[in-house]
Amino acid sequence: MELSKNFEHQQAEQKWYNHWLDKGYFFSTPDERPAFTVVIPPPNVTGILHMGHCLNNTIQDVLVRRAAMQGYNTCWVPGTDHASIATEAKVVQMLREKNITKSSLSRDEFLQYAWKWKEQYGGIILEQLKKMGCRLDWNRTSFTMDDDYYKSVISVFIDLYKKGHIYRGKRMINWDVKAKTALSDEEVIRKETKQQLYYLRYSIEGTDEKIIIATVRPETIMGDSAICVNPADERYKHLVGKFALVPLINRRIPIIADDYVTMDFGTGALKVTPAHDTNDYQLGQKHNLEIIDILNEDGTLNEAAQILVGEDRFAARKKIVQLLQDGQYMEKTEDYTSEVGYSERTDAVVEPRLSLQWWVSMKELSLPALDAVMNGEIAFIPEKFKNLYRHWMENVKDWCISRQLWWGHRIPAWYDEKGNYVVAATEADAIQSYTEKYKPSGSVQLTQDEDCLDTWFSSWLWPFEVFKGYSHPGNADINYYYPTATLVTAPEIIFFWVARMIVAGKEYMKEIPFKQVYFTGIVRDKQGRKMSKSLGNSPDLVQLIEQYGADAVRFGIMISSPAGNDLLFDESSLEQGRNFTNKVWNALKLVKMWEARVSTNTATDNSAFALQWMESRLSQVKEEVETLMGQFRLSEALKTIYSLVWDDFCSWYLEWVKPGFEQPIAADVYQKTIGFFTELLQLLHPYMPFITEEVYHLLQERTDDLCELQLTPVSKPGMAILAQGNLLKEAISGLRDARNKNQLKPKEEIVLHIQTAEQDTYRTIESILAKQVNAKSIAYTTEAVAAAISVVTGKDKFYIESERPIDTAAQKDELEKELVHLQGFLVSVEKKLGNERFVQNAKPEVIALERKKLSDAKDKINLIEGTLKTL
RNA sequence: GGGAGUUUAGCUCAGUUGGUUUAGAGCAUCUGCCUUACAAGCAGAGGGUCACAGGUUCGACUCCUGUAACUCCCACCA
Repeated sequence: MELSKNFEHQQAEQKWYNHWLDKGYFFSTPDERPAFTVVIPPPNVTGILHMGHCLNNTIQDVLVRRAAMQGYNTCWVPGTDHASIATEAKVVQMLREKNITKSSLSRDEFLQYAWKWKEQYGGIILEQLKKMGCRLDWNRTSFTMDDDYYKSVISVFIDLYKKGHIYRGKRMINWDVKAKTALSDEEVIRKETKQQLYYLRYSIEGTDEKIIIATVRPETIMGDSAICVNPADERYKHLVGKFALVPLINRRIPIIADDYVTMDFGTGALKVTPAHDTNDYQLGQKHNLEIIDILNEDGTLNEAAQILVGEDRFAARKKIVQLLQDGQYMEKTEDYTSEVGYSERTDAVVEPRLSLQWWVSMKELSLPALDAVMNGEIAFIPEKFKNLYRHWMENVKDWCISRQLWWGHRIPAWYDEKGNYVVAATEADAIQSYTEKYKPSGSVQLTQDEDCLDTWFSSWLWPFEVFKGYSHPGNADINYYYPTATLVTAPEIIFFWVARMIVAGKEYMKEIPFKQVYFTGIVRDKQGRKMSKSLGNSPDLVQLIEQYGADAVRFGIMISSPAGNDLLFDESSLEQGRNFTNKVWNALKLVKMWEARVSTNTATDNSAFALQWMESRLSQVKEEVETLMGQFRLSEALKTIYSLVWDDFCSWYLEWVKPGFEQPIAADVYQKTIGFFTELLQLLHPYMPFITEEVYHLLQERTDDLCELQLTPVSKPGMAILAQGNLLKEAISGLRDARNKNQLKPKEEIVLHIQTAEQDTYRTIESILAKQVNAKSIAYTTEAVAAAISVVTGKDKFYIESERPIDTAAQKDELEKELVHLQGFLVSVEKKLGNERFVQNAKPEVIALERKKLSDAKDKINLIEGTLKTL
């Protein structure tokens, strides 16, 4: 069969993914093997594959594929998150394009559109994961709004309510005026924003005096309930207890004193607006101030403002500034930069707003989850995130779980027209508990809460609810697959999601949800900016996969992703990946060329050495990879395998055993080469599944598949063979370098003289050495040889005899440089050994080592000096 | 303002409990090669006072203190 010039990834990817699916390798059911379970961090149902997913899912796939090769029953559960705000925004936008407004639709009509949209576009990201080669169990695809899942979310809400962990409360919340919904603190992004600081004069009642306050939000003065100064502030002491008048509307507000106010900021006097600022609200609570809410939910001013009613808050700001100037209330303005909160979803400036919301009180629930991480029951990789987690969990705040949205899990609270309510899953249940609780006389009419639950209130159940661990407790799947093995996720959602999953796992399964959390880095672009949709700096993954191949993309992202460190994404690493697939492909082509030339002979001594050496290197690397994998150093492990394949196998081993042109190859060499190649493919397979599977099948007729092949146990590498191999490699490199520097063309043959006391060391490798440096013969000697070119490695010296006269000037220069270097080194070692305190304190093996360095350096200096004399 | 992290070759990073030569790898660069698997390749080479300043030690990239720069998280300065 004729093999193509390069690896053609497109057809191989499709062929093998379908083959794996047909064979059912990815589908898992409980059996007697140990389970290795991973749940995917569910991407937004609106999502398309970006770099973060690519990194995250490649890592999971590497772990899962390796576990499968180690004999685990692996189960990697795919799925999507309903992402209430993001999806609802998408659907609203889609409707707007059809000239339909959300407000013109009933809730049910809107949800019909939303579900239709979800069916149509919601699966895109899952299809993209298939393109990447992910070993996901597609029989278990889950969605956070599946029937059972939905019921579990509602039931968890009711349960927490009954246990007293959920309450309804008026609180200052972050309000998104565009989406008209509450946001959690985590959904608010603070950005440095240039603003104006306005200094306003308030008259003091009954005097001619004025008090000047500074504010960035003059449009909220109509909501002022007080002016506050520091009690220690001499400037204002006489005013405390008096009243000021709000400009333009002349409302009478008290002047109060509180430590909260800093004397040296602004004027030291603060306007207190409890309805529109978190701190002012707390101050208001403390001093019993009136709460005057002057804003509508869309950010326009309402009747309570008295003036500028109906104007948007920012338009109102401009207009009121004019009015204040006209009325001589404006003292001055200053440029001022401060952090302003923006909605993560809509980018609207977040409005602090007093609102009635549902809350989970987290303090008590969090304790077992805090413990689980601190006592090591759950390991964080890298460990530095433990501190972050502890800090957060020890200061955990209550969780606002209601969202003013329709797409999501509707809050199971039912109200009568007076606002009395009960919590129940269905209307019938609600009527029953309402009747028990309130004993109404007539018929009961209840309406359900309009709001939905925060998306994270469903995703925190993910690790067990994908196995229906809550809806069908004790079922075979949950018993077998839970707790899961490793969660792979981005550090930015440690609080949103990771912490809460641990809380839910502890509360409902009485067990941790996962044994390890592996935090990936954040993917950044070449300029160091985080890759994000809004910056538009994330490349199109599907296009990259088409261009470079899935294996190359996986390689490129894995080679540059140390655990927990951010990674700068650069397309050149994908190129490196593609070049690597090509290298593997060409190694295959070489070995295939030998297929027809296998002889019945056995290996010569020299090939026998190559076989032993390769076997030892392979064992050594297998050991290393096992260690690195155990420490989650996936990037390091890949580098190690890469170098084993490229350098050791291709550059050294294959060249050593390669027969001459159209010469036969010994049967055992051929067979062992195929064996080595197969083991390399196995090591590489978790990272690059497609090409390895393809090459595995092309290498030999096979009835099984690589992805199911079990790893063979690691054997001890032969250290003596490895040392001899190093000697050989050093000699080859040194001699090639010498040839290069003396302008010997590759085709010019040489005669090689080896000056050594241990000829036997070279007997088993001499023909390899001769071939690699193009020597027509090798002679041994114990005496110096008169030759123009010589090379020193270790204790031995090599002389190159060439037919062509050699100019020795350059060589002489170089040797002299090396001599100076060596002599400098010698002095430093002698100094060290001459230091009494070193000899007294250092460990004996360290001293022995230094002595060896000393004698080695001396030997080498002698050899070089000898050479220099002959030149 | 509080906390965490980073700083090693032009770029991206290794460097495990301080002592395997005077610090490693990949990419990029340079030189020579279209050598019968691979120019997406082969054979070589050059390149770093380990951010800076002190300290501990016989010995520091590694441990301690301080400084600077960058990054992230948290926080109520209008």
